[in-house]
Amino acid sequence: MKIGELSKATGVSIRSLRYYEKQGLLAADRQLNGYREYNKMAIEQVVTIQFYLSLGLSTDQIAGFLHCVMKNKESFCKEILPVYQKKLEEINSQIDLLNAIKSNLEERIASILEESGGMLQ
Amino acid sequence: MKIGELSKATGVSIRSLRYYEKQGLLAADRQLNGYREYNKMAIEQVVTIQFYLSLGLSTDQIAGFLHCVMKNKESFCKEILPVYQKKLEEINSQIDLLNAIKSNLEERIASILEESGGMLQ
DNA sequence: ATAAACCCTAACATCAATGTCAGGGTCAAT
DNA sequence: ATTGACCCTGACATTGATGTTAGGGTTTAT
Repeated sequence: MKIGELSKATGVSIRSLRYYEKQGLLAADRQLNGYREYNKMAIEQVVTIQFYLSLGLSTDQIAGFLHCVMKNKESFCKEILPVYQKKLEEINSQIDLLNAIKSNLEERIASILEESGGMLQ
Repeated sequence: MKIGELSKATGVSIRSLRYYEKQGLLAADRQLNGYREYNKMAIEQVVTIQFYLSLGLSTDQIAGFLHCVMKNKESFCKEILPVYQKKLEEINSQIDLLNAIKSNLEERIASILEESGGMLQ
């Protein structure tokens, strides 16, 4: 499978596939002409990469356990739990911050709507 | 007041003060030698800029209403309400996304802890 | 053999506020 | 007059996944 086919099969841009390779996430054989040649497992692997990226993990973090999770259940890969836990803490911090900002915005919006009363057309 | 004094008075770096000027947020007179000269209102203005930045607004957005809010109550500045409302929508989207990721992470963490059971030391 | 559709590498661009460095004036106190 | 502490502008760096372009080789079908 050439890179264009893998791109179409996964919906991931050629640019991103090459980037994943450089980040050590996705290996490819080379044909004699230099073209990348992917086996059919590559599709599943790219989908997996995209999934972990959608959890907000970095390519660096994913590289730390991808090889393991492609061959085993997650619970078998001891590297993954601390990554998940660290990410969960980050997410919680971010949610807290966003909620604080949200409250602040809501208060200020309410205040504006009250004070301007009927003045707004 | 020179830029170093303003920086110390507000805790904002000199670099940032110059950046705010370039973004049209903070004006300064110039002494004959080219040094920036700030009046005492600048301190309040920088604090105000920092506050709006902490709400996640961009310098561009802040520039759209800062002049007004430095002289009036927020409710007087009609430019500010749509900015707040747009930002609130963004924040809500981000919170929703983070909550979805959080649920996903929590499920996967729970699953790992269950399945590995007593296997982890 | 030529054109369209592929593939390759390398490199710059994105976003946005801030850090940092280079190269060079200015001012104050000794 | 020299030193240290200021100030100036301009420009590159940061972050990280992805877009885009340039310049060039390959393959396939006509």
